[in-house]
Amino acid sequence: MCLNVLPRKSLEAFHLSFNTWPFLDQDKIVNDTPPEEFYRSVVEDKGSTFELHAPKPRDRSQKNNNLDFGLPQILPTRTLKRGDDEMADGNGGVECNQGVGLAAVSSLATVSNMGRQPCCDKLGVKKGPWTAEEDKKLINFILTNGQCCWRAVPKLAGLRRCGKSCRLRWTNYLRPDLKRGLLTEAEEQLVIDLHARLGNRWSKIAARLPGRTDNEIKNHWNTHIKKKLLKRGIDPVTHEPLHKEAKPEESSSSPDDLLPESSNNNDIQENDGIVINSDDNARSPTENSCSTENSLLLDSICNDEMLLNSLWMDEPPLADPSWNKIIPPAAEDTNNDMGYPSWEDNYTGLSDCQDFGVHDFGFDCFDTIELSALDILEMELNR
DNA sequence: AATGTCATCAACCGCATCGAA
DNA sequence: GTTCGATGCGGTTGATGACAT
Repeated sequence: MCLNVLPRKSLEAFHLSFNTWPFLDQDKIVNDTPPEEFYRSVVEDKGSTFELHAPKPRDRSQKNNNLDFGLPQILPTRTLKRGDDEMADGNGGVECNQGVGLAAVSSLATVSNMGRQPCCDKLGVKKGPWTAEEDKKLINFILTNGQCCWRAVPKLAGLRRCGKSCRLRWTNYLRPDLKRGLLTEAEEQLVIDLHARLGNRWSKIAARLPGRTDNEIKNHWNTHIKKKLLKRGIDPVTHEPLHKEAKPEESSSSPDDLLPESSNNNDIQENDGIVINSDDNARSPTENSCSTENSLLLDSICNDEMLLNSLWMDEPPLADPSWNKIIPPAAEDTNNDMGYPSWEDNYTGLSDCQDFGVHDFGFDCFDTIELSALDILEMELNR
């Protein structure tokens, strides 16, 4: 592995985000080590492979434990259980080409040559949980070569996986900018509010929660938030009270009303109020006080018509000088106290040099202003 | 201790979308 | 304008651990 393959910015990103990878030896975190040296110590000295260490198994008894360990609390126990290193060559997965069905499909496709080709050659393609060894290979490959076309990744990285599976594994688990652990209460509330506006557009929602994936949010919604809302007497689909007659003061608003087609800023504010208030009505005083700040922060973004439109559409908002009031310089990034560039900066460097797909990092619809706004939002929520 | 049930979440599947030819 | 491959997205599945009986 050649160090100069990587631009300095990506080295810095690697250095900064190192502790988000669950399976690397935490003893190697040396904040004072320059990125190049650090990278060498972790990657190069291991003969172009990462030194992987199995994490502690996830402790399900600590369901609401959101302590920030640096180490994740949610670990893929099936993939990275202690001892998985020994079964490094894929004993843990299910072979896709087992059984008659797929073989038949595959041969059919070969013979008839009709219809779309499968996204990958099904023969010999492995399915099921990823092993530590596979993770190693994928990380190594992407850090060395960046993200080229996913279809080519498995072949080039020496993986018996389809490209789709590689992309998912990277974006949902291995990506270095991912946060670990359960969603905080603040994040949860943000998800609820965003869901009220965007519906099941998980990728859009995830884009507003840096470090969280759509899959993670979707799962959290289905397993936790839905139940919480139902307990509060709120329909998780419409975000309205389940028994409207019980809350006559609530004005009705369909989810469609929340669309930003309305160019009236006041309409949007009203809708925001409805969503948040209906939620708050069923919430305990403690929760209310906790969420008030969130709501204000969310409103400060969502009441801005341009920004809200950009939430709904895929277009980034145009720069508006008035936003400067709520958007201090990005240098205040809390993760940035070492003076390194933000991940976004790093990412820009990566994409410049290595043909990374922006979308795969979840920043596709971000521009600098939005990112700054989100940094602030996140800082406030974490406070 | 053994068995059944539930909760969780990583991974898969299939459709949608986009862009290049 | 059409076709086709690559990728993204959202719904669903299934393996696993925790908990209940």
